[in-house]
Amino acid sequence: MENKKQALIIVVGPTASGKTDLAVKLAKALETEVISADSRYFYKGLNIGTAKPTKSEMQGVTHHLIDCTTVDNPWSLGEFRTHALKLIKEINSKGKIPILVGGTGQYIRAITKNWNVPTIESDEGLRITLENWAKLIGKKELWNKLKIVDPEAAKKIDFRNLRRTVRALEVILKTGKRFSGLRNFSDNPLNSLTLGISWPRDLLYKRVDFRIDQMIKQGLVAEVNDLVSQGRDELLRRIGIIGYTEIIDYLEGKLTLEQAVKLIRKNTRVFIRTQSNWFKADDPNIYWLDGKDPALLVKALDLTKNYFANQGIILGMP
RNA sequence: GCCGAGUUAGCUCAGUUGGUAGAGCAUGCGACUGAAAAUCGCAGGGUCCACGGUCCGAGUCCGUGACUCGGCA
Repeated sequence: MENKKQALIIVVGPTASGKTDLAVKLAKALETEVISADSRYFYKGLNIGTAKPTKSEMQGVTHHLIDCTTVDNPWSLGEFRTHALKLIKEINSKGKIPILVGGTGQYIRAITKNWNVPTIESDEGLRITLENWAKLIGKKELWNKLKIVDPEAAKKIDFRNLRRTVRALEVILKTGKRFSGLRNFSDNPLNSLTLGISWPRDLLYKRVDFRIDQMIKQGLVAEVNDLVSQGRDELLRRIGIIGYTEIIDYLEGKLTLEQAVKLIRKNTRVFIRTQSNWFKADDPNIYWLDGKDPALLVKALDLTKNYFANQGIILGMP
């Protein structure tokens, strides 16, 4: 690696767009490794419902940051960032450019915008206390408390967004420092190429509906049942994972299976829309590729080789 | 054929004693310095089945027709 900057290939796109497949094929062609930027692939035991790539789908390509923890010990963005940066460095030092692939926009941005993340562990007890306090005095009042101790942070947080108010207060109470003071970011410190996979919405929705039916056939209910019987249902609910909370409701008799599946479809569609806020069609830093294009892989490979060749970096075998 | 109920947004439906229409879902857009598959905000969209009548004014009242769903033959 001649270039002193760390180099990285990034693959983004909404759920069910074919990121995993493209990343594996790119990795094989370029003889490199994959780093997952998917916040739900971290957890052991969440396989079917998260559409985690299987061993055979990985086709022998080394994948990092998959099954690296359990729901009892949720990873934060900070932990992801620390590990991802370390892996990028390691793989670069082997003369390879890793492929960062995932649908968690915030995580991708934390890498490309070099967010500096304070490593403050979450405190579930404190969070619950703050949430209960908000129930008593109201979201707005809790936000007003934040405004007193950290007006800068309050200014950037919608008072209706309780979750962010709670997080800001949590950080302040745990560190004694202002939340707003712990924030900083910089320009992209990496030499990175971002590939995006795009689909017309209606087609993507059809792919998602099909995939959800497949998940049910592959035994999503049994997978969730296992987690529930291990007493993990409350943890799963607090993390909030599409496909799991709905099936828990089914197992608890709050929904029929049909209602649960319908709700999974709905929630996945909403997810696709909010996901698109992180990967926009007019983002000049993303090279968008048509997901339906049979030549997707060839085009992605050409783009990648050309991009790095312009900087004197030759990828793959001649 | 007769009797009843209905026809309003893409879907399911509200709509007061007549004053040119609302909700939920869906759809689209957006925020987000870190719990993010989370949390939250905004918007577009209607020949009110058709035609005629009454009225200053009809989604609303009257008539005729079309279609849908029940019940009876």
